[in-house]
Amino acid sequence: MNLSPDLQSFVLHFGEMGSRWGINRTVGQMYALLFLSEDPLNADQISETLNLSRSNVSMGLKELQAWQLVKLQHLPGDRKEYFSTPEDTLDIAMTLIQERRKRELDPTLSLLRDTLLDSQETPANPYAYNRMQEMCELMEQVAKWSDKLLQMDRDSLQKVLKLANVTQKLVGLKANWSSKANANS
Amino acid sequence: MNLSPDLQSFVLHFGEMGSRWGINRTVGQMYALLFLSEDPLNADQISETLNLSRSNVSMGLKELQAWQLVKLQHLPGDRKEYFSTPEDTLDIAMTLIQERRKRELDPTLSLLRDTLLDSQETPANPYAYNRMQEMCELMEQVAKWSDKLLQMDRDSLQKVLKLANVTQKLVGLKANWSSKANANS
DNA sequence: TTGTATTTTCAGTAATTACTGAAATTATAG
DNA sequence: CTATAATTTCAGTAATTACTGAAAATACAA
Repeated sequence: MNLSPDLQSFVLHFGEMGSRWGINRTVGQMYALLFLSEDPLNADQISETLNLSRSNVSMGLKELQAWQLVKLQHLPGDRKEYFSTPEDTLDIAMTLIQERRKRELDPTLSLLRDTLLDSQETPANPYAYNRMQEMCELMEQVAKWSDKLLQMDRDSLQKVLKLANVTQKLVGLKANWSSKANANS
Repeated sequence: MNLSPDLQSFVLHFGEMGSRWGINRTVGQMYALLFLSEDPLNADQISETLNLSRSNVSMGLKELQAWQLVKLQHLPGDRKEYFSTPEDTLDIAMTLIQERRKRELDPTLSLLRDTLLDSQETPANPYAYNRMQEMCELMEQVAKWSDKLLQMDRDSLQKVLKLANVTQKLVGLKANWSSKANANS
């Protein structure tokens, strides 16, 4: 299969960005290719189009599956495995949030909780423990936020995104309403 | 300088997480150490505490400065450079959002805009271009969202975070309010 | 079953990234 | 200025990560 220059550069760009996104170059390319492809692709097609070894494609697809970023399907009358990305880009974004939270937030949150629990009484280094406490609280809040996001249905999400500018006004309202309860910090 | 077991494991954990966060192990450790330290530290102290070469610390501090995650200061009567992290964890979180957006979103957004602009008329592969269009729109919305976040003052941010559970209700309200205007898509 | 198509594993190697020590540069006190 | 303290640079090396091809495992049609 052959890619037009525009698609080619999109695929290559995703490859380069891959490392920043926590996947490697070839996995990034593979994802981009699948994202742009109307029809599901099998490993050989990917391997051929991107000039990657078949085994590399196999490993890359495993990783994309671990990220839940691609789905596997079989085409009637063909025993090869075919892969595709969700049609709805919002779904993709939600998966990304979920998976990145799992990889980038949860392990640290878990360590912090354990550390802070095990040291209930006044610790040797109050400053450091207070610091960890603050980080823990912030991460808990972010985690709670992302839980809420992930629970939302598609339409609510669309609205949260589209009405970003409104949020600020709503927060302003809230500020008036709860200004007395927040005189601490 | 010597770290207690808890602080030690926090520092080591940050080191391991570093690679997932787009920094390397030693930079992660350096950041953790600075985060937990009440007083600013100089490069020699970091180097000694973490058993890293002085040159490695120098490079690491440069990277942390590029991320705007540490600030440099001089102590009176000492010509060494001292580094510390912001006291407010919310500030830190905002910086992180800003810097990650710059590194992980903006380059792709820019490529997509250019590609889509250069191909105004109906392209050879309508599906792929439509796909890019969708990704571009989503990324624009996320970018706009993060702009709004970054413009907010500290207190509003606190509220946005703390009232995550309320947001859903507000969206529900919005849904009623604008349900007729959103019959598209 | 058996044979064949397909995928996966994995040891070896290539490529990339991280780290170090020595030398060069910069900053500043005297 | 000069001397010294401090930081940075960078070439060389170490460590890690990515990739390949061959062999093993799996899936499935006949």
